[in-house]
Amino acid sequence: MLDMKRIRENPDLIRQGIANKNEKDTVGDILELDGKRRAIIQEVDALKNTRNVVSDEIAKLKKNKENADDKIAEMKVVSEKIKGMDSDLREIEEQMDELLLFVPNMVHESVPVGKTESDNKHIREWIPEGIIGLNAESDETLLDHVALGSKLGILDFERGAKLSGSGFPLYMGKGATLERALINFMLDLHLEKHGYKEVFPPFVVNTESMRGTGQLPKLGDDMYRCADDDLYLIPTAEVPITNIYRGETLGADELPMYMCGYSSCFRREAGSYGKETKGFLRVHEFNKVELVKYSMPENSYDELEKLVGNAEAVLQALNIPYRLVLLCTGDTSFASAKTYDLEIWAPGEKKWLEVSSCSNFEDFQARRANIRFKRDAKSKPEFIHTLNGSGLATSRLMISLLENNQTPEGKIVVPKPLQKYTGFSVIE
RNA sequence: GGAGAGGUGGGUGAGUGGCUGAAACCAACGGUUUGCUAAACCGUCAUAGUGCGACAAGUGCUAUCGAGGGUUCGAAUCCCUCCCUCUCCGCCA
Repeated sequence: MLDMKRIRENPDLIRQGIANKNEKDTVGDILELDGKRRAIIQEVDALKNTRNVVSDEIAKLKKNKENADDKIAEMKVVSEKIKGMDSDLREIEEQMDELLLFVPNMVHESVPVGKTESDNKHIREWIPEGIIGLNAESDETLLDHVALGSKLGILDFERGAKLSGSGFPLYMGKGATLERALINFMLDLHLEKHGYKEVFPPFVVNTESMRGTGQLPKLGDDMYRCADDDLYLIPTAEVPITNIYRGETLGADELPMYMCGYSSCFRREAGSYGKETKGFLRVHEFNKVELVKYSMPENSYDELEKLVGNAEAVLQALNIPYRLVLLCTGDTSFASAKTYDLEIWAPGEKKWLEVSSCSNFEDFQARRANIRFKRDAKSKPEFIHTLNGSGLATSRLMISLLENNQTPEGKIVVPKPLQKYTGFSVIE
């Protein structure tokens, strides 16, 4: 949600920002409603003032046992008028909110302008030595994760589909253990090395929470909804974790706040069938360790860089080749002001796969969710900046992990840091 | 699922139709006092919208006592609907 004042004062900048994100421009309509709204407010406030003043006079007259019938009759009319105008006002405000909720966040000046992912900016890559499959373009003996998973009996996509439908992975045996190990490894890394506080959130949230982080109203179709209870399955732990302090005012000493939590993530992604549906590439349910930060406004971009570094640390520890990409305006999500994607190399797919998306939302989510802080006891509350990033999503990570760590015989070597979590070093 | 209780400012908690945006206390902040601390005393102490003003300082008005509607000249206070929290019972991991 953008500040109305900001739209009123810089309409052209906002228009440009909307265009850069390929979103619908409603600035004209918003400004018109804003004008109407303010005109009504001025008029109705004056009437309310009259009503309040005269009502006081009536009270005094009655106290002195004098007649107040004239004034009462007069105010009866005024009250009716107020009632009508208040209802007009409410209608206009609803229309405005409807439009404002669909205005995307403005991007940071460092974000490259562009339409599609081809305009994204490559920042850096990290490719460890001695990784097999890095030249996989020429290596036809490499197996992809689906083949590996089924050969080793650790992934069973067919039976997962039997249970729930396609896109609901089933891990078996050492595959299940490896998944659990990954989650624990990542959590421990962020808690012990990066200073995050652990959170274990609910996986189902209400509409207020979804609105707070910006999933609603725009992305409702992409989520699983429990209609009877008006609850949603979370698409990411970002939603519950960012909303923890919704509607609250924090002290400056509580910032920055680093929170880290595991959750299952549920995505309907209506309409995406047929694209990259193989194995783990695109699934309806996956596991993710999420990093969330609350920051002071002036520090949020430093915090973003650190956040990206925290996500990279996972990949480096696991020896997985990756590259870091800065998304262009057109590829940056609705609520984000700046987003980096981490993409890991999957030799079996011969593709770079997005495994983490790290964003600074500035005050966009904080405004929707009303999360503020006070610099000190006397100062006015300000909106915090919120950030989040995957740290990381295991399904995509698992693809790369399996494919990069396969031996010529088709075994999987478990990366060293995971072994204390798995209890085994090879899957065969 | 059944029965009951309750939702007031940062907290506790008064307040059943008219100077109540809201007592009191606590916390917080500023100050006086003090060798330091404590205590005591004085003061300040909500948020949002909107107007005037320089998108300042400041100042006026309006709204807000869970949410929405209703009654009334006037509602924290009366009526209706909804939401939430708590307690007890049942069921259940």
